[in-house]
Amino acid sequence: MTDTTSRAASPTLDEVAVLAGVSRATVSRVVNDSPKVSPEARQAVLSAVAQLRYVPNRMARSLVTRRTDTVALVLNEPNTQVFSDPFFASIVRGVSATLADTDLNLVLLTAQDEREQEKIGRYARQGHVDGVILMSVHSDDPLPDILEEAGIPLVLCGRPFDDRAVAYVDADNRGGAREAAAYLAASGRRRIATITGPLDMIAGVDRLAGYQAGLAAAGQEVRADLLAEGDFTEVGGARAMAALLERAPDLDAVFVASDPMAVGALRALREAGRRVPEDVAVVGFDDAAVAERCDPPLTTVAQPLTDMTPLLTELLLRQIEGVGEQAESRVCRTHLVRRASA
Amino acid sequence: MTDTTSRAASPTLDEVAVLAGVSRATVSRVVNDSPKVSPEARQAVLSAVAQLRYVPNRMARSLVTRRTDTVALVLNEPNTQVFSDPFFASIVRGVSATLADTDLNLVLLTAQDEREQEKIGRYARQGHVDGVILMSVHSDDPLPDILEEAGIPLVLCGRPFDDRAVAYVDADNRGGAREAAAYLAASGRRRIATITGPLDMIAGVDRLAGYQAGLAAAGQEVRADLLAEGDFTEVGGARAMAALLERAPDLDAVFVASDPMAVGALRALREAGRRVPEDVAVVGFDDAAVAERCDPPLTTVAQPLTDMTPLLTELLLRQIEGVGEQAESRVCRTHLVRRASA
DNA sequence: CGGGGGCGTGAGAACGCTCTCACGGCCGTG
DNA sequence: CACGGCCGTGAGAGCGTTCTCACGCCCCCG
Repeated sequence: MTDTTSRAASPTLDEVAVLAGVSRATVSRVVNDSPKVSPEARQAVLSAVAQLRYVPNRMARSLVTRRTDTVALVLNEPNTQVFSDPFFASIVRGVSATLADTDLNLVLLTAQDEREQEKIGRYARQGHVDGVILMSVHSDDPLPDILEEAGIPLVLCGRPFDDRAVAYVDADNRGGAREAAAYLAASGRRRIATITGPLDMIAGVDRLAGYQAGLAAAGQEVRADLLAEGDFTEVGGARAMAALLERAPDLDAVFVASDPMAVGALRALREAGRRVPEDVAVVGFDDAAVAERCDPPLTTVAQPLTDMTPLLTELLLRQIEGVGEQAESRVCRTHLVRRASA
Repeated sequence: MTDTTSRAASPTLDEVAVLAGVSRATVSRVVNDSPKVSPEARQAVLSAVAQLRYVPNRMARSLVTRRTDTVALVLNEPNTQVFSDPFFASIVRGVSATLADTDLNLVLLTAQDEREQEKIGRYARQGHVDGVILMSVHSDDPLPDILEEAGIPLVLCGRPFDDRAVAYVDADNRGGAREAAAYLAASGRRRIATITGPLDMIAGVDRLAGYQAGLAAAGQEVRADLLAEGDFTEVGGARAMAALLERAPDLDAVFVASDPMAVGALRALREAGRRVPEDVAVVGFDDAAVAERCDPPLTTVAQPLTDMTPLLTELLLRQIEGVGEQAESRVCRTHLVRRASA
């Protein structure tokens, strides 16, 4: 009776075994509920487990099983503003919800700079996780290479820049943007500008390409002065809009590559005294919650997030289970949500 | 030469040892850079490590050291909207930056419901992390109890409801709110309303108490019809503001317990045709980035985030290192940032 | 020239778990 | 009544580290 407060010192499998009057192996079987245990033995073990508040040591278990039952969702984003982007929140929430039904744990890892990216690479290579979902991939990210080389199951959220054989899930950014541009052209707009995402991200590139394709299909010229690069943030969107207005005061529409940027653009337009949609029509991308409640409500290209997040985890799990499986990818359709801004 | 593509099968310590022509122990010493190794041996080991691309297996290491060199930051938030609150993003970023200089890894864990909270509790008890920083604690959260009982080092971001002996870091919510209310009273406002945070969170409770104290100190009555409960989101703030306007059309000021809510309140006021600050003065709380760029720019109570995040990690590290240390806590001063809204 | 004291090294026992294997006991069948 | 098979169980060998010891070696001092 020397210690009661100190030294929690988690009980081990054999302590449970001794208390239950069985062998370590039997306790292990009960804990991993193997069917090959007699009801009496199982009962004895269970009450011993309860009495000692036994929790299996994951490190010991992982050491032999080579599984951690943990997957990582990596937010690879230097721009801190973007961090509170509702798109991230939706993905995180969706993946987390999908995984909640399994016995897998989800951890979020964030990297603001290359040093932190390498730290994450190390973390993964050391065997902390069974697989990785990688978001917000920039063109110069080292992480995909590191993980691939280490043979860690990997799914990208957004298609990779090069045509590497890696699994990914993406929205049809090009198609969605094309539809948005075509829609603006069809509604009579003739000087359709665009605020792009960062062009070192594939979503930025693809949405720009879609915009250009949409204009071309409508027989409109793609003018360089109608293009401004944003960074997916509200502030960036406002700044780009202001630049656009100065450079091309005659624009009558703008396709903005994300909703947070579109909100910023809306603000810049208001400050410049332009009416939306009368003077300038605005179409966003994402269909974030904010699109519904901004002024005016935003016409926007909806990303099929409810399809994408289950797919993301499904593809990862399949890679973790199946050893020699082929990397499989999926592109999800978008659709235009018409509201008041265009 | 049977396999070259397949089976990465990470090399182990003894494979390195064999290649370097030394013992396992020596390799271990080099890897953990112990000083007691001859330069030649060290060199041999290092090149063997490089050649085999050896990475130590964390599970095996943790099994014996009982350390994981990982800490968790838990976002305990059922309300998905709040998830993209800039306050969270700031804390995450701050803690992450502080930890970047150490060899500790940071993982983010999110819980949307009780089931996920228990999953996180299990995760921690299984020995995945050396310590936990817990954010966004609601009054009925089971996690603090679970972690405390399991003896896992824990720091709360925000003081606990009961006076339990747990380390925490908090802003002086009460003092900040009192200053805000006093400021509004001093500038001649006579019907000062408030939009509170969720009252199952200590920040919500404390900011309300501060508001009441500020009014009382100014000799003003605390009217029940001037109080509306929000949920720290923009939408919630707008809704609460609308309710307030309906209930007490004569209000001439409002203290809003968070900046996102204040943005919503601003919108509701605009829609109701009230001018800010002429008709209604508005003061927020947080000094989030959005406070600077909303219309009009928001007078708000600044939280000392740059003090709080290093403190958070420091207190946790001290608990992880020092075995028998007393739980130590800190409250950081706020200050009022005057802009145009009040 | 002999003995003590570092210093670098290696052998081997943990750490807590899983998993293979072999072994008794019971059943059903020949 | 003997025998093969199955089922529940336990003994023991790992999994890849760290860490404690003990052991040579060389240097310095007496």
